[in-house]
Amino acid sequence: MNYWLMKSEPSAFGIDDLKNMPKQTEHWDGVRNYQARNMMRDQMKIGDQVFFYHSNCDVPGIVGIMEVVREGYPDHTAFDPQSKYFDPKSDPQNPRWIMVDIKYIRHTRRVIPLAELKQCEQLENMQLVRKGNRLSIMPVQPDEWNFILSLEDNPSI
DNA sequence: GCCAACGTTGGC
DNA sequence: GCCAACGTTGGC
Repeated sequence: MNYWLMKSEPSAFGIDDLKNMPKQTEHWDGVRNYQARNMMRDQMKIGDQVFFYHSNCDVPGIVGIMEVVREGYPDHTAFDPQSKYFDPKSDPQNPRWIMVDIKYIRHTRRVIPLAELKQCEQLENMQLVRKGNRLSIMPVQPDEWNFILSLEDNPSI
């Protein structure tokens, strides 16, 4: 099983929005970055565990846990001229963009802020805390995953 | 293939 | 609101 982290701006789609979806499940559409797409297309498997990360907000950080419930398939918003994610170069016969389905598992017992993660030397190699990181989907190493979970009830700062 | 210009992300 | 970092575009 693999571990991941996926970012979303809570003003657009936050963890409470996911929790309130029918079946607490939603497709993760709108990813328009090839690296992130390739991970969804090639590596994300049913049962993989995912941190939900809130970006571009008052306290950026990890807010919950989700699970992959459907593996990569075409992102239909790319074909919809009304969608803000419309991409005229994505052909339904040869889709350029991919999404997965994600299910809400739980909130973390507290928000684990980026500022705290940055201070943990156990996480110094994590892509998330690297300067200039802009990837909206990234892998998390098992030891990083477990360490972050250990912070839930045991703040490091 | 190079690279400048531009647009976006996202922390602060 | 600012701006650094990064990806993409397009002229050459």
